Amino acid sequence: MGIASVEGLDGLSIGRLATELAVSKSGVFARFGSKEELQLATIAAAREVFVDAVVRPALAGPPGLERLWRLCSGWITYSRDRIFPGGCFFASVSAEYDARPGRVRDAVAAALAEWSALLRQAAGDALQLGQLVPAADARQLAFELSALVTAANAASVLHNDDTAYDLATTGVLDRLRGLATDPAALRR
Amino acid sequence: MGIASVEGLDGLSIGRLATELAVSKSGVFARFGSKEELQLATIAAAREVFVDAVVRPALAGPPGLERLWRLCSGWITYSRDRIFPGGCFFASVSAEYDARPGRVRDAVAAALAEWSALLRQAAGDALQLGQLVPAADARQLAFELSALVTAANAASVLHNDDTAYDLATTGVLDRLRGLATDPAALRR
DNA sequence: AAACATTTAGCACGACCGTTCACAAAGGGG
DNA sequence: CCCCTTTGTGAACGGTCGTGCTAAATGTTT
Repeated sequence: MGIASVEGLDGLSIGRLATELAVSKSGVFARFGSKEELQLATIAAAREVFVDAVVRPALAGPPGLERLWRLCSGWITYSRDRIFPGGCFFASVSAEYDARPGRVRDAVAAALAEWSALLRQAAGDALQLGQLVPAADARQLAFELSALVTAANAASVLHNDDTAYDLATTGVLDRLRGLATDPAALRR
Repeated sequence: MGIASVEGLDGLSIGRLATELAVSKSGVFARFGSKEELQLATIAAAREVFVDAVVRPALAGPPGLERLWRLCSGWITYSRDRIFPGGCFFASVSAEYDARPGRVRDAVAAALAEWSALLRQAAGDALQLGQLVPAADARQLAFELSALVTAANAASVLHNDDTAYDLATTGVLDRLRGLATDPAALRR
């Protein structure tokens, strides 16, 4: 996962992985059966890491607005803490495989779709709970929040500039407070 | 540029390029001297294409709010029209190289920084011209606009879903109208 | 202890990579 | 017309890649 988040899922070669793990190349290969299978296993493992780092802590909070906020701030922390050395694993590999057909791309797209659905669900809950003004659009809100945190990850990794996380946090809070029926309920 | 936007700057191999151009491998190599030089030339060429497609049309309009809006809507058109087959060239290659040191990464980072500065400049002009409320923050606004259009590109390429462009357009207009002193002045 | 299944190592293969080198067309300036 | 720089070709190099094949090691079951 670490290698793939920096060099991409293509740069994650079986030979290099074997060297880094101090085992034989065939040993790594036999475990997975093919490079594609190794890539899929890497994606599945990264999904687990992401769920542990971002999703599970957010689900510990109550549904609705607070969970939505926790998802965003948890994601920012996950990116800033470099759980993966190359920043968000899925930001890296989705840009790498988004335009090539195949099972790898499908797996990445499915993981990203899960995340989008989770955000949209949280926004929808907040709406239904009356925590957001009725004019709010859950899909639109989820899209904008995801855009903000993803942009912060990209800017931070590319320019070594952590202030992007502050911009993203400001943006997220502006969006949420702008649509919340009780803006004061949101504290960082 | 087409190959790199789909397969990445690493996938842009000299041999493949030679085959696709029906020339010899050494012929391609001799033109550039090294693979890194080929990558840098590709980035420079893509920058030109981007300037022609997005920047120059926007600079044709008056500075300030209208130019800011033209930059955003022009970028969305540039992505949706698939000027590069893999979506925005710089979105692809910046994710590929953002975590690896070297001249390629530096060139990509410089190009992206140019774009950010351009957006920020346009926002700052709008502020100074009194087209935005004084409370507006040019840097914050530019960050959010760029985040929205970039997210639309990513979602569209990964999920073959063009509705992301509508979400981005809505978000951009919401941001601009929310801060404009004369919101009615903005028409799509 | 014997029989078995699983995991790992070692080696070889064909393919492609970036790079080098020697050499053949080709075109402009003396 | 000859020279010389440019531009392109073809073959070859060492290296890495993914992938088979064969054997040795390891561990589990009887």
